[in-house]
Amino acid sequence: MAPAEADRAGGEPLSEIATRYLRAAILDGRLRPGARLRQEAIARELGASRIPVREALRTLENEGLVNLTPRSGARVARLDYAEHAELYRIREELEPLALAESTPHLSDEALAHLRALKLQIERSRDPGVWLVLDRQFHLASYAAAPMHRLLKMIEGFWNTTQQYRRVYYRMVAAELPPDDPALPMTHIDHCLLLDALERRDASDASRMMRTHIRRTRLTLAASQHLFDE
Amino acid sequence: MAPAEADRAGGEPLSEIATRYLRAAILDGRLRPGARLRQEAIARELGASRIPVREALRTLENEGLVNLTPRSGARVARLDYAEHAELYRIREELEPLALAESTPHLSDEALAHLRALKLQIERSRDPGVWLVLDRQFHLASYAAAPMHRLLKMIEGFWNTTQQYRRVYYRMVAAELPPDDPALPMTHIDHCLLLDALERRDASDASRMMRTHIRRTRLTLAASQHLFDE
DNA sequence: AGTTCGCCGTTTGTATCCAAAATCCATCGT
DNA sequence: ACGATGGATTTTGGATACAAACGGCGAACT
Repeated sequence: MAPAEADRAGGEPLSEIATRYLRAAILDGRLRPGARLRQEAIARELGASRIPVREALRTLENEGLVNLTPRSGARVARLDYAEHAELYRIREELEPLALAESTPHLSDEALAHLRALKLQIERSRDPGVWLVLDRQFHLASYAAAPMHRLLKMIEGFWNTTQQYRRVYYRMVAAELPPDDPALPMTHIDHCLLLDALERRDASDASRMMRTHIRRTRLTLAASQHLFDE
Repeated sequence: MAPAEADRAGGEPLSEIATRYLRAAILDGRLRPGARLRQEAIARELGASRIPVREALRTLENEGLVNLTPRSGARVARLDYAEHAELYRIREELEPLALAESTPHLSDEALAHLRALKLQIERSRDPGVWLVLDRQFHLASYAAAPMHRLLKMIEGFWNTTQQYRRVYYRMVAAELPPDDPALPMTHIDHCLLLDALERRDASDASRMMRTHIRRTRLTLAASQHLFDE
């Protein structure tokens, strides 16, 4: 009944548990964009009072996952196309930087992990799994960069744009399984990226990353009509 | 006794008033980096309870102005040199983008305002005023960019790096008033920037902005020892 | 004398309670 | 039939109250 009750052991503040609980629910799609978040309901689900929930909502608002209107309530953030394009444009500047700074620090184990992830990604056909793995792959490729703020920001971008990727890849997987160029193209990008990383060629990897994100952004622009609802 | 009591009229949530109150106190230096923020004390200053204060602290934590340790308390964020360098590196990627996107949308009134600010900046000798004006100048130059998230992020960077600029310019103004190259160099950068904006040359302005920030970053690196305390 | 243990005051985290604003629904009017 | 309007209900914002954890100080021990 209280899904996060087990976590209560660690003396961790309820507000952080609530934050993780809600963030997970938003990211894996249980809470749809636009869905209203009633404090009392969430508090009951967690077996807590509204106070920690309110703080969680505020945290998530700052992360961009929730929109909080002063006396009206909280809703799962729904980004229109322009906002998504903006985020992709920002990512286009920051993720190449993260990758360039990460490349020289990537350990052999990290590279092996990336290779393993790439294989898993190519095999997986389930959109949900694909999403999780692709995210892991890219974030892992940045993780060695000694820029904690940058890494946190980038993770935030992946979170707020997750709904977009979900819609997009669900559609891709459902309607045009083997002959859509987007997915194979992504696989090629992954290969090139991994190759550059193994050669420790930071500027090459960085350039490819920029291209990869730009291509994705333009692909999204082409299917813009699908997201406006 | 309650400094923000007048604002209570607008039906604005106390938590937002508390946020603004604390943010202003941190930015103008009344609250020094590392200073402990006791919820009850702040609540008393505002004539409110701790609840809105807690939410304000959480917001400011996400903005990077406050460090919040779960059962220990909140402190004004103190960034070490590496973190500042990281933020400048990020700014180096994002502010040229903001400027490039802003340039074509700058109205004639906005340009006139920028010219006026530039003159004021060159005249002013008080470090506090200089800081405020320089900030206004740059943020105003970005303001026309149709990228709200980006603009908010950039404002956040200026906020979290404010303590650095304060220390730096106070020192410059106090110890080497007329013969330090940094300030005249900044003025030249402003001139070039304004010129590019008036020519509506986005890529030129963008390039200059990158150079401007990079130069600042390297200048800071040279006086790194001053900030380690 | 220095270090460690334990107690006490302080501060945080959370629950409960109250007032005010917003939402929703039914009613009324056109 | 459709839209506006009013009140009842829900829901949020905030205050107060209480329990638990942290931090500092003194005392005892090595």
